Amino acid sequence: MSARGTKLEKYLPSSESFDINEFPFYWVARLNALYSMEIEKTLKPMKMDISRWRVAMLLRIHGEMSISDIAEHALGKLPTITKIVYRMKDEGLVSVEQSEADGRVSVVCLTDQGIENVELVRQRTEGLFKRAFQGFTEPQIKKTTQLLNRFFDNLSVD
Amino acid sequence: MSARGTKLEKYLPSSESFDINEFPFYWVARLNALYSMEIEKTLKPMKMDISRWRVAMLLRIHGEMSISDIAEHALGKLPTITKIVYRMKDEGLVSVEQSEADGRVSVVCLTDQGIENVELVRQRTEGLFKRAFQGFTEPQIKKTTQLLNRFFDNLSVD
DNA sequence: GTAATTTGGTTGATTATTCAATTAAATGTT
DNA sequence: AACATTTAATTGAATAATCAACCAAATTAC
Repeated sequence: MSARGTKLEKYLPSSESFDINEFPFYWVARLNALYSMEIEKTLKPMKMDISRWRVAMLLRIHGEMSISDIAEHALGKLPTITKIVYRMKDEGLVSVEQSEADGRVSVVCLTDQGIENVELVRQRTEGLFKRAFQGFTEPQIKKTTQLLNRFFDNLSVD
Repeated sequence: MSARGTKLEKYLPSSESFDINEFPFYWVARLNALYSMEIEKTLKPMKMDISRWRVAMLLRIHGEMSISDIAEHALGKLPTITKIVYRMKDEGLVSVEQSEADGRVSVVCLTDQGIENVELVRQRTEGLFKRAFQGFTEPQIKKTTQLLNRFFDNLSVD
């Protein structure tokens, strides 16, 4: 086995020397879970959850999106996103309309109430984010997203 | 506002200069989702899913655990973990017994079949992990877990 | 121009997660 | 020792996510 292979062996769950505490994906999962739980604490009093919030944030940034655009960015299954969107529609947070250009696509857009809602969540979560970034320098944060991106790209190649 | 505050502003969703593509938690969520989807592809043919697998991996490492031990490590809600464990028990993957030392706790343990199953999954996911770590050096992986750990700690302080 | 295929989305049935309430054992208090 | 509190786990009801099957519009092939 190559020198590189030997060194990296402990990161393979099938290896004898595997150590879960050194395993990046264990921490990705844990961090994501903790982050989600903290966000939900903030969202709960306003009858929101993290699924809705992710959709709302994407719409705030991109203006209007099709259901599959949202599914792609939020990495969710199509039926899941469809149902979240229609839940949000029932709650008055988004509008859903058939596209003029392509009769198959549903164009989703935040309503005024939806925009208002996003701003409110943003304000209320600010403290949480400041806490999360405590002690980090700008290059360190950049480095983090860069490393995560590389893992993401590696897993993206089919 | 402080010099640090100004530099880090673009990482706050409430800020004008916020850029979601630079936002670490967006990538944590995306990477976790992509990773989960890829793992599930492998697990599906053997009637497993990522929840069961996480529990199985933890048990493989720790030997035996209480339900709340599992909940803590997997960062899941107690009722959720309880139900996953009993699902796995019905499938013959784990045993559940009342603790001798403390009558409240349920001690969960992999069965022989459960152990066999974990080994099989480990083999089948090996390629996926090799792909994920493609192009990474050992220090880079270490750096990744270290950075994720710091975010985790920041969010852990209640 | 018609048939076949692909793409985008929706729906119903199934499965999983979460909340709220409950039980039971252990610990603490007086 | 009796009572209150905390901890560990479980259950039923409600909510959400996923799979499979489906429909309809658009694109491609012939």
